[in-house]
Amino acid sequence: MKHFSEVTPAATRVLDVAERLIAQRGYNGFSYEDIARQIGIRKPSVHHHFATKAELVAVLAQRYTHRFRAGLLAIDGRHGQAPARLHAYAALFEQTYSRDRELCVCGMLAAEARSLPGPAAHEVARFFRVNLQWLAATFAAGAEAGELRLPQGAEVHAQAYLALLEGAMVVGRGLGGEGNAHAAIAPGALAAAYLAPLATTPGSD
Amino acid sequence: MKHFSEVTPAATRVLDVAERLIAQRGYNGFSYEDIARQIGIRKPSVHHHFATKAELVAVLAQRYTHRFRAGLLAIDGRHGQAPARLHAYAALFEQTYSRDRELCVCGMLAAEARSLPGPAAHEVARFFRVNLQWLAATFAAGAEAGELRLPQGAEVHAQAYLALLEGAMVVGRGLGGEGNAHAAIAPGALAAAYLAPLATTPGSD
DNA sequence: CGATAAGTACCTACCAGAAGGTCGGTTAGC
DNA sequence: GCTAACCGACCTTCTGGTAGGTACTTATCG
Repeated sequence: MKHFSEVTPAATRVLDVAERLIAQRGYNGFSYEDIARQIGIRKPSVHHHFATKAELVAVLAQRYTHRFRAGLLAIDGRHGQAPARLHAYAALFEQTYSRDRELCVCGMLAAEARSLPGPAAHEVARFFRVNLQWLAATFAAGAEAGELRLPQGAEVHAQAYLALLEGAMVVGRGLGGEGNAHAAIAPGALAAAYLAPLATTPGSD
Repeated sequence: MKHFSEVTPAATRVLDVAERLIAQRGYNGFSYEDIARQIGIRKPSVHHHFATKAELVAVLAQRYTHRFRAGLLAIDGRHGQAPARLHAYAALFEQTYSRDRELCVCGMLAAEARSLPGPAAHEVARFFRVNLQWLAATFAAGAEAGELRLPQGAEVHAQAYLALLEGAMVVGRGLGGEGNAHAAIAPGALAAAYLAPLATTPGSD
């Protein structure tokens, strides 16, 4: 399959627009016509860059995973302790969500996984495996360093933390109300609520 | 708008099938033709029961919320303590998910909220408000009774707990692998991981 | 230098199928 | 005779995708 790094500048613009459209409306909620309109070209030109929708989405998920992986490396470079890393991780999601309540692209695609072309679903699965692996390693390191006290195994906490963040975006969107009175969801705040009881030095973060 | 309780037996079958289809493929992932085929009737007959897709989904979300509310009442009747109630609540999601990895209907619809007809989106929002209200009350009661120790406000824990459960289903589906080696997600287990550190009598549940 | 080949980016015109929805009508039971 | 349940035929719009061609740039080679 095509790799996202082999993609020309014009094709990259297509990916950018498609990414936004998927985060907003999902795989079944946008068309090549939508992409064309937003870029200012005609539909067949989009097909010129990505022959099929299936290929487009697969490459997109691939690129998204790659960017996320780079984000994880950056976190490891900037923060030494597990709690700080996990907070920075949550900030990744908060950042996406705060941009007009956009959902995580792979979170959206995961929900639709049953109606996704095979290769795309496979890329989405890879995204989650990468994240869970990093989270499990980070939780485990935190426990070993005495920064965290884990009642369950690191894998379970990794799953729970990831689920909490993905779910926060979904629930937040579901609540819908535009800046109204009843509690707006902030993924970062929920992540903090998860981490607080696990801290060995309560109140230090 | 039509209320789900005013619905005839034949229309109820349409709702049942639509519910399954939405849980599997989402609002934009199924058609009236799909419903017709699964029931064994023709497409116009589906329109006879629900004039538009928008109305169908709105009524469906309404019915789903109603059933969930009944579930919450049943939990309150069967369990006295907050931790037990919260575990029973998680079992509600586990039950849906264990049936062929079906997603929570309103979770699915929430992800697609941006491409949902207005009334349907409104019903979905109601679902989340109902759940958050019950959860917040339950967490608060547990704290007051000394069964739970909450680092944050009850509302935050309610949001986090709901997000964790909705997200667990999404992540689980995203991972995709059919009963393979790498960790399968179990919503109930993740919920337990969330509750354990909040318990005042560690290890009692 | 100029011709040519190749690659990128885009276009109009078109197609077949699926989508949501409408219309007018039939059947069967109370 | 009313109502629920259902139907075939049809309409319009959108969908992903194809065919075949133009314009521009860059690289190559005699």
